[in-house]
This record gives sequence, structure tokens and C-alpha cells, in this order.
Amino acid sequence: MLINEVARIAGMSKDGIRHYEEMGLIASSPRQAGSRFYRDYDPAVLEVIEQIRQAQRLGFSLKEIGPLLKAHGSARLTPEETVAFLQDRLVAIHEKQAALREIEEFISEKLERYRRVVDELEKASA
Amino acid sequence: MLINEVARIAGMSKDGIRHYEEMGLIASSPRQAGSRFYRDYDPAVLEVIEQIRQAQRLGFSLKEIGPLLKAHGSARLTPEETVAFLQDRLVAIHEKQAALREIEEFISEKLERYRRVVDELEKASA
DNA sequence: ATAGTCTGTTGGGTAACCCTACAGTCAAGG
DNA sequence: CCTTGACTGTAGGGTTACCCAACAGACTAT
Repeated sequence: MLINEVARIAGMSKDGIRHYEEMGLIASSPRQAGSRFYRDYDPAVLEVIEQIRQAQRLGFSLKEIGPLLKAHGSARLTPEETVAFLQDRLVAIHEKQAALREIEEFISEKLERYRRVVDELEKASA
Repeated sequence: MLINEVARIAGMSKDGIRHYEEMGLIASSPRQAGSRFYRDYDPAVLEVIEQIRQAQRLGFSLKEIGPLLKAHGSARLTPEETVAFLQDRLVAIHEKQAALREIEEFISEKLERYRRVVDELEKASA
């Protein structure tokens, strides 16, 4: 299948697909078209793309996903390693959440102060 | 003062300072040194840098901060505009929090499953 | 023959810096 | 006096995960 179809089914842009390929995450065979070549994808890439998105959701960068996909089938993570990794992810997420809560509080306070200012202005003009 | 001092006091890198200057957020006067020129900063930039960091915390990009700093002293945001802006920021933060909660849940579930696997493996080996 | 839709590559842009390399300046020490 | 070291500068590439525009060949339908 050609890139447009892959992109449509996978729900992403052609540039995104080509980007994955450039990063070595998926592969295509060149289909000749006159003097040029089109990327021809095996429908199986759709599953790989799904795995990539999944891994991204888990916090892997594309660079990290490469080796991960290759590990698929050969020596893979042990359950213990998986648990350790997931715990790390969870810690990272909790850190982000804490940071967001701080900012949220900061903004909330500012917001309240400004709301009071607006209220007072309204009263003064009334 | 020279860039190193500014960077040290402001708690950021020289490259960061130069970056701010390149973005037009702060300014320096050239101090001649032989055939070359060093950036000479007025200590007042420290306050400006503080304002920049503050604005960043509020979710402004550096590009947005430029006009904001210039507005300082002339026509500034009205309290109503400020409230509206802060509300937008808050909504954005809540969205990020919701996204993080989803991922968190996802990972937590996976983690529990894998923990169970590890437990069973332990029992089996025992 | 031509228009429209597909494909390709190339190169630049994004955000906020970090890092390396190369080089001039200047003060202190041998 | 010269060298060393700590400081400064610019230039250019790297980061992340793509997006976008330009230009052009391929293919299908009219």
C-alpha cells in the first residue's frame, strides 16, 4: 500500500510516516513508477505504527522505540524489567503532575486577585 | 556587568542570556576589549529576567513575552484581559492534567498486571 | 492534450536553549 | 616577559517529532 493509505488508516500525516521510516522504525520497499520510486508498505506496518504510538504513550521517545521494536521477538524485557520501567514512568508522571499542580496554584491565586480587582472596579463604576 | 555575572545571579546559562538578548527581551551595550566587544549589562536586566521567568511560568512563550515587556509602562493588559488570559492558562493546565491522569491510569494498570506476573513467577519457582 | 490527484525529495521552521570549536582579552605567576 | 588560565565572543550543529512549501514526475480520467 502507498503512503497515503497508510497515513489515512493510521490517522497521521504522510510526513509523520516518512519520519518514522527515516528513524528506522518502519520500512517500505520501493515500487517503481516510471523514472521514480514510490514507498510501498506492507499492511503489517500498521501494527508496528500502533506499537509505536503505544510506546510513545508510555513515554518512550522515537529514538528509544527503535531498539524496542527490534527486541520484539528476540530477547525481550523480563517481567521484572518491565515492572521497573513502568515504575520509572509512573514516577516521571507524578513529577510532572506535581509541577503542574504548582503552576496551577500559582495561576489560581493570581486569578483570584485579579477577579477581586475586576469586582472592585465594577463596584466603583456602579 | 558581564554576562557571566548576570548568568550566575540569574541562575541560568550564558547561552540562555544571549538567547534572551537575541530574542530582543533584554539589551546590553558593547564594552570594547581590544579588537573585540563584550556584552555589558545594566544590573536592571536582572529584574527583567525575573519578569521573563515569571511570564514563562504563566505559560507565555518567549516570543509572546517581547511585546509584553514593551507593554510594561505603556498600554498594558486590562484586569479583564488578564483574568481572561489566566483562565485560558488554567484550562490549558487542566487539559494537560487530564491527559496525564489518563496515561497514569494506563500505566498503573499495566504495572499491576506485570506485578501479578512477577508474583506468579515467584510462586512457581518457590 | 490536459487537469487533477497522487507521489517524491529538499530544505526550512518550530521552542528554548545546549554544546563544541575556535579565538581574542586580560590579569596573575614564574 | 611570557605563558597559563579564566573569561569573553561568534558560528554552527544538535535536540524532539513532526509540519509545511516548493517543485516535479506519475497516473487516471476527460
